[in-house]
Amino acid sequence: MKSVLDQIRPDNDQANTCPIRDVLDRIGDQWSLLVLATLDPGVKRFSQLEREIGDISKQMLSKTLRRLEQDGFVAREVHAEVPPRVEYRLTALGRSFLEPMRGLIRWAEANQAAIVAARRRA
Amino acid sequence: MKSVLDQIRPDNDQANTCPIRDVLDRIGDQWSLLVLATLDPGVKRFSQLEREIGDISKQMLSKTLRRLEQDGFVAREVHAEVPPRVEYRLTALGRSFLEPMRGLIRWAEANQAAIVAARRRA
DNA sequence: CAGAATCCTTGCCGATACTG
DNA sequence: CAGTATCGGCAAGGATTCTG
Repeated sequence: MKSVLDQIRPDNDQANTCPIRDVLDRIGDQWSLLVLATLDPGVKRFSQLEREIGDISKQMLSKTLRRLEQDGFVAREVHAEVPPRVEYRLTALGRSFLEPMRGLIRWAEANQAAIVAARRRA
Repeated sequence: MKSVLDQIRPDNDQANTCPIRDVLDRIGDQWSLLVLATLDPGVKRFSQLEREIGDISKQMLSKTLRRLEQDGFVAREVHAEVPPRVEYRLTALGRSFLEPMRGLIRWAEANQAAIVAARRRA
């Protein structure tokens, strides 16, 4: 069985970036995962995302969405109307990503108490 | 089935932090996951970690280790010798965390090509 | 060897204002 | 409504130095 390490090291070879670090860099930021999760139930408009997330700025929401779109996690659909309406939805890739995430989420829920306890001990 | 959203929103209630965001904030940084992975095979000394990771600075390795220790992912053992020898190893909590991570790693490996392709299209 | 302390650069990100 | 453009504060993190 391959160790976790082999798959995470940044420079196994020179120019090829590590897939996991690549993915984590997208997901590890402050908002990406939250946006993906907010889109999980279905289609949402820009301002709807803004409202539901609450504490995200327009700029970060915009940037986050564009990067998620670029990476193929989210699809963007512009309706030629006035006022403009833009809808966002998860792609198949985006939905498939949330699958393994649920495992991590379950772990986090199950073990947060242990982490908080450890933190308090220290 | 609970949606992913319910478990990720930062403010379901007032003062309680979201477990997933809490965990991701630890793991999402530049080094934590890499350090955990490097410790996966077994016990390692400080300079050994430094060498194996390669592009981490002393300061960041130290900070990362202390935080991982605080949160109960890593155990630190000091041997009273000259020169000093300090060993780090994963705790049970740390090892258990790597379990769900493997799912994410597998996903990243399986789908990085799709992400790169999407990126190139954009 | 294992780290703590210091300095300094970089870029993330929030707030705000502006546009089609 | 759905963004982009600009400014600025602040914190992450690299390089280096110092110590037990």
